[in-house]
Order: sequence, then structure tokens, then C-alpha cells
Amino acid sequence: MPTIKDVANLAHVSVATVSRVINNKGYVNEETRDMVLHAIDELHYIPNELARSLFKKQSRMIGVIMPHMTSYYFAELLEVIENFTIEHDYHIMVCNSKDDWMRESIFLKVFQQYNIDGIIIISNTSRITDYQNLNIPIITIDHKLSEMIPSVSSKNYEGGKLAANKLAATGCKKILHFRGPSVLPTVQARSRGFDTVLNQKNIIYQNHDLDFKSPDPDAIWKAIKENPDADGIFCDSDVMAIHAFQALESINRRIPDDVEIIGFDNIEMAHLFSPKLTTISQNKEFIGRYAVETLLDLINGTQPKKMHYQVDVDLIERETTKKS
Amino acid sequence: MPTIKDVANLAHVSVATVSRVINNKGYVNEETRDMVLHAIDELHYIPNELARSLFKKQSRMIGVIMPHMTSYYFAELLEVIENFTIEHDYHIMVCNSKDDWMRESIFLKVFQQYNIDGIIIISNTSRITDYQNLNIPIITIDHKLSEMIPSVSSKNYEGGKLAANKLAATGCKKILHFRGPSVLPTVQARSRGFDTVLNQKNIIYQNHDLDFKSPDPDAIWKAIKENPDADGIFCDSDVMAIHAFQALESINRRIPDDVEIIGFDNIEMAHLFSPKLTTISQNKEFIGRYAVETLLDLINGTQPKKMHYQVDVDLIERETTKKS
DNA sequence: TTGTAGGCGTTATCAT
DNA sequence: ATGATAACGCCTACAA
Repeated sequence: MPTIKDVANLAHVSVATVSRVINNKGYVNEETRDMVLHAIDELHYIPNELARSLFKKQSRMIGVIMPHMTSYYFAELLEVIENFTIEHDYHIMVCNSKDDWMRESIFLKVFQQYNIDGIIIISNTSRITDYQNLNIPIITIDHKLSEMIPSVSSKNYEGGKLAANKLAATGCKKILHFRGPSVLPTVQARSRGFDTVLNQKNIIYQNHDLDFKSPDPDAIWKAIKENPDADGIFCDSDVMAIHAFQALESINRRIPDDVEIIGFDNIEMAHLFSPKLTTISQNKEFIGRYAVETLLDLINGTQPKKMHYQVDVDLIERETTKKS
Repeated sequence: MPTIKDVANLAHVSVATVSRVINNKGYVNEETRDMVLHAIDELHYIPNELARSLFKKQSRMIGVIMPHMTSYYFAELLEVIENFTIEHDYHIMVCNSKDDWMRESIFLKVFQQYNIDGIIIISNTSRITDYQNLNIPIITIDHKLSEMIPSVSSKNYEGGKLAANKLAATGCKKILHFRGPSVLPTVQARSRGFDTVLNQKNIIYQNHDLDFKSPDPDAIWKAIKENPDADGIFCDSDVMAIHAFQALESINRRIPDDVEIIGFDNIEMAHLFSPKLTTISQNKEFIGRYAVETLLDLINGTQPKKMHYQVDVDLIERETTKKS
């Protein structure tokens, strides 16, 4: 690997001059610039980012912590994040926390070691401990770490309301809500929205807590069999909805005539099924972009206008609900 | 951020001594070690990895290039890769090539800039150009870049044979093969295995090329409708299989009685459908681990025993094929 | 307009 | 057993 010194030698100038041309900074004669450029070209010189980072105390790297990478929602988020970081000439170091805060805090250390410029945390667990005395900008997706740390997430409360209103409008009398772990703020928000509407309208409902990563199919089957009079189902993820689907089919209940289903996320698979799944869509594209751009602003010293941004969700009506 | 110098000052020793204790290298008195450790603790000192990397010319970072991140197969691969790199105290910089070799070659430059220690490339396009004069160890997944660059992939040829044999054994007379782009080596291998068996047994088959990332549903529907006599379907991905599924259902063909289906990959969703999908399973866990460990060997100077490792595939018989 | 030199935080080679 | 000190590759006052 050629260094800036090699270039300087070949171009018969000092390293300072070379540095000026590669950074387009300070005065430099057109002719000498050409010579330098020529030398750079000839040697296939690429500036060493580590040396640069060491000096500038910033690395053009963004750390990303995710609870896992194999669920579609997270994978798409990651894709969007990578997209926009690259666009701004940043790169991402990706870490899988597995929802384990021990791992998380190790990653935080690693990020410091590498002079990471900013951190995006997608997480469920919300431990505030280590984040406080970390002087690296952070933005979180899908949960609030503290009032002081900016976040972005879907309007989960609205999502819950949207689903409840739809189900109510089509005449459901008894609804099953298969939700995520109720300790999660996102789940709580959805539930609150959902319950509020249903209580208002005096519609009966039941909540069942399930794991997001791999919801237990048996629990879903059991709940469905035990409630043959249920005529509406709301799931906190599309994957849960697919499970509900299978259970319903196995006992010959027609969808949406006997039972309606609404999912959450709008993953790609959602419209591969037949009947196609009605679902609450999360705008992952927007969330990812907002996270990256806000973080970059933070890195450059400008505070976000909104500390906790809430992104609109949409009810995507497909074939598992009746027309209202 | 405290530096090694701060620690040295606080412990009343030289930076050299501090360096010795944090690296467990060279002689250092027990008492002074304690003092240093104490100082480290008090200052919450973490060694700066960039400075280290600069000196050692290695960064403990692995670069990962993937064609995209939202398909389940790739996402799971990434998860496994992250898992094992972390286990060996390495970290990953992830880049999305979008199957674009221009982007790929930019990433290669970036990797050099960061003194990345090794590269894992999951890719379809195989351009050898830039890789040659790159003196960073590389391993590729799912395709051979050149004879000299180690790779790992599934036994795609065997996978094709497995599917063909199963379909033949259950009495299929006319088979549709929905495959990936036939320019891809993986697809070619599967086709060769598949065709070989079928030709031998004089079974009729048709190939249809589709995109992996988002296979055109209409093409699948069209092929299925135009071939009402087809009684077997082999798909190069489970997602394609799901599409075939829907098409078949829409024209009231029973699975597996009228038509059998075999997919490829064994993604998590594959057993969420009913009937559950029979498929050729790729051992992503093994592939990912092998890639990481072989790359680490390469980094440490030991050549792999096998230049191009082929991983076993399995036929997972579920409900979309008849018992044979 | 250009060059000199010190420093970013570590490690490793010398002496001592 | 410990301490100076010269790298690693780059950037930026400051001087010229």
C-alpha cells in the first residue's frame, strides 16, 4: 500500500501539499496539483482512513445494534440504513445484540474503541445505564431510551386504533389480540390504542402475549380453538397472523367471512398468501432514512426539531377483512 | 476519552509499561501491574483500536458484501457470520452491493482504506477484475471468483438431483422448473443436476428463468396455466414455490395429489404454510461458520485444505410431495 | 504557494 | 523490570 509519502516523493512535493490536494483544502498551484494527481493515479494511492480517523477523532463509521437480523422488518430496516449511510459516505458496523444487554454494552465499548461517529440502536430492552456517559450521538428506533436521546418509531397507538376501528366497523363482536411481549413499549402503545376503541364500543377482546422472534404456534391454536365465537383477530406481527391463518383453516373457519384477520408490519410475504393479508403497514423506508439523517445531523452538531418522532402507519386493506 | 498517557501518568509509570499490561506482553512486576490496572479502572480507559490498527496494519474488522439483505437466506447468513466474527473478537462492516459491480469495487476500496483484515463476498456477479491485486484475504459464498480464491457453497448439483429423484420416484410425468437467472453458476449447477436425472428417466420438463429477489408472479401463473398437465414443480427458491402454490390453488389443483412442489433454501416461512413446503435445505449455519473460520485461517496465514468447499444439502420432505 | 514539524494513540525496539 | 523513543499514515499550524 503506497502512503502519502510515496506520492509526495514521486510528485517531488511535500506531504503537506499532497494532503492539500486530496482534501481540496488550502492553496495549491494548478500545475503542482496536476503532478500530485498524476502521482496518485500512478501509484493507485488511497488515503488510509484509519490514520485519518485517528487524527480527526472520527471514523465515518456508524454503529448499528439490532436485536436480531432474520426477521423481515429488521432486515429491511438494515437495508435502508445501509443505503443512506453509504449515500453520505459513512459505513456501518453491525452488531447483533440478541436482546441481551450485556452484549449491547460490550458493543458500546467497541464503538468507542473504533471512534464510531454515531450509533443507531434498534432494541426492545431499554437499559439506560451505559448510554449516559457515552459522548457519541445516538438515535434509537422503536423505543425511547430516555427523554434526552432522540428516537423514531411508528405511531403504534394509532396502529392499534386503526385495527380496532376496522374490525368494529365490519361488525366484529369478539376479538382476539395476539400481541408481542407486553413489557415492550411498542406493544403497550398498540394495545392502548386498540383497547381504547374497543372499550368505547363495548366490544369484547382478549389479549395473548407472544414472542416476536418465534411466536409459539400452539398458543395461537389453543386460543383460537378455545374461542370458537371469536370473529376478529388482530396480530402484532404478520408472522403471527400467518399462524392464526393456519389454525383457522385447520378448523374450517372461513376468512374473512367467519373470522377477520389484521396483521402488523406489512412484510413482503403478507401479500403472497391467499387470501392476501390485511395489515397495518410500518413505513420502514421512512424510519430508516429518518434515523440516519437525524443521526448525521446530530453528529454535525444540530439537534433534531422533534426529540421523539412518530411515523404514520397505514391500514392496508386486502383480503382478510370485510369491506366496511 | 482517556489515553494510555493518562493512565501512565496516574499510575506513575511509562506508557510502555501500560501497553505491556493491557497486552499481557513482556515482563511487568505484579505490583506495578496492579497500579496500572487500578488506574485503568479509575479512568475507565479503553484502548483506542484505531491507533492500534494503524500500527499493526490490521483492524480486526471483516468486510461483508452482500447482494441484498432482505431475503431470508442472506439475512440468516449475515446473522451467522456476525455471530462467529464476534466470537473471535472481530467486527463486521456490512455493504450492500445491490448486485452492482461498480458498488462492489467501491467497497473494495473502502475496505482497503480501513485496513480491513478480510472480506466475505456473497455475490452473484463474478467479476474478477479488482480482486486480483488486492492483498486482503477473501472468501466467497455461493460462487467462485477464481480458482485461487477460496469459496464455499451448497452442493447445488446434488440439490437438483435430489429434487428430480424425488419427483421421479413419486411418478411425475411432466415437470416445471422455476429457476433463478440461468447466468448464475448456482442456478446452472442445480439445473444440471436436475436435468441429468430427468433426461435419464425420460421425464419431460420445462425451465423458466426468474429473478431471485422478486420473481414475477405473472410468469409463474402463466406457465402453470399453460401447462395443465404438469404434475410436478421444482423451484429454485421457497418464495417462488409459494407463488406456484397460489397459482395452483387459484385453479383448484390439489397439492400434492394433482401437483407436487419442491422448493429450495428451507426458509423459516417454508413450514408456516399449509400444506407445509417440501424443500431442499441449504445449511446456512454451516456455510456461514465455514466462511468465517476459513477467512480467519487465511488471515493468520494458513491455507484452507479445500479451495472450494461444497456443503451438503438435504431434502426436507413435508406436505407438498407424495410419499415415495 | 509550499515545506517543516508536531501530534493523533498505540506498539515495539532498544537501552538502562 | 522499566523507560525513552521511533514508527504507523495522516493532518494542520506555522514558517518561509
